[in-house]
Amino acid sequence: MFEKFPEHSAAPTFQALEPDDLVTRIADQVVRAIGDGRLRPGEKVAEAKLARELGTSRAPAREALRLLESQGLIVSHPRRGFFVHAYDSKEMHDIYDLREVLEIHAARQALTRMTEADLARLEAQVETLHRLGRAGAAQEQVAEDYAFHRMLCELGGNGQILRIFDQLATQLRAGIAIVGRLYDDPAKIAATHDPLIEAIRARDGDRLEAELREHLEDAREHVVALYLAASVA
Amino acid sequence: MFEKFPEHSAAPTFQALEPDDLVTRIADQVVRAIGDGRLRPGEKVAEAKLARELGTSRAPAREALRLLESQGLIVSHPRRGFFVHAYDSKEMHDIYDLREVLEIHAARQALTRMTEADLARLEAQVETLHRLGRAGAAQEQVAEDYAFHRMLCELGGNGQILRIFDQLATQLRAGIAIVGRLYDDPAKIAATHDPLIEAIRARDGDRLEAELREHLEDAREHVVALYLAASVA
DNA sequence: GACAGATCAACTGTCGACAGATTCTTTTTT
DNA sequence: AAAAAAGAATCTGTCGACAGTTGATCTGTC
Repeated sequence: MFEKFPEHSAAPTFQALEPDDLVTRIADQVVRAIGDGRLRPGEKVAEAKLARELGTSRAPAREALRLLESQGLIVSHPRRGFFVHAYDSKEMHDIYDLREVLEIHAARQALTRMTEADLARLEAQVETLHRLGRAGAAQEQVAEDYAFHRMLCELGGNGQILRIFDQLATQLRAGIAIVGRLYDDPAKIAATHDPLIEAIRARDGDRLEAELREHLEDAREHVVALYLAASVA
Repeated sequence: MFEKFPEHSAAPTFQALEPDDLVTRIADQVVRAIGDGRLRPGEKVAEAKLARELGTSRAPAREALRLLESQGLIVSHPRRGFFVHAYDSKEMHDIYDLREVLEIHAARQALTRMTEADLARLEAQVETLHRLGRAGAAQEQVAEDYAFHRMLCELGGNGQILRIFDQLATQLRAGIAIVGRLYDDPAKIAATHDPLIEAIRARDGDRLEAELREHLEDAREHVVALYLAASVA
């Protein structure tokens, strides 16, 4: 196993995987690696090396990278390879602008289609956020926070918007992980979801839009500032 | 970031051939085949067969199909292969809803950033539409129509929105080709762009939004109705 | 000591191959 | 004749290989 790695090669960044449905898991590994800093923005991700370290062939590795490219997290230059997308300030803002437009639209649509059961699910989700906040479980909270917003998009009923949201989420997931400090105060994060639930419960579209906009602007500021700080460091 | 041609420099006479052109060209062939009916919605597109017919190996064929999948035109089922996405009425509406949200947002942004030169380019583009309309060149007009709307998105300045627009465009391109009859009256199509230009010239965001909404609703109705008719037939 | 060119290892784009899965066809059973 | 079973053909997921590039390193020059 190890004789495959010549003396001079760097320590492997990745852990080996077992076959079948490799692409998704490879992509996941890469996202994770970007999230926890093993891969830094702008860094090259050679498919050959990636495959070698994961113990697969290049085909699924390449496919995984293309998948992430389609989601914007990776960029490729023909014959030069794949690189972790190094977002600049403007690009981060673009992502959040887009997210705002999509999520607000979806949320307003959701208001008109939502059942009591849907509302209950949303409320339960926010309750989960509070619970994790009290427990100080920042990482789990990130995942559940994402789940809440995705649920909102899903209730909007537009499959294409959900599709795009998921693409953005991949980019955001990596970005947020990079700036893990964003979730300094998990309890507070949970609390920022309460006004959203109230506006939804009141079925007040304008209020929901305003609250959501504020909520997302907050997130945007934190993520952009911290991401750029982390990039420079 | 990719190198872009400076905004105001003349368009190059020849488009540089990317070294890994195979994938793009294969994808293009597939889009075209869907557009002109050689591949019908729901039909299987076997990568092995595709590669064989195009005289390439499976690797680039598979990559092209994955590319189209990321744009929503193709769907895949693990171990079963790739299929032409058979849009139902709701999905068509979803696409147009999304397009409306994105394009209106981009257009409003564009108003605040646009230079006189940009406006002139838009006007020239509409003039081109009229010219092609008078000439009855429906196919070219489709392309230039798309170019106009893309330009609008580009002027909005949000790279992510442009990225998504391009994804949608692939789906629309196939859909519109399928319902080629949409462009029955090219002269009329060109004329529907005039109110947009006027609103832009007046820098009137609300008016632009209203006109754009109407413009897109029109397009939506035609495309949805004709696409479904073509699907059943 | 900086720099243009030569040298070389590593990588990308593409290909053909193989095992196991899936679909299509034919045969058998009820 | 419809349903079930068996068999043949085709396809997908994955792999390793090769040629031509690219980026890095080394070399010799001004």
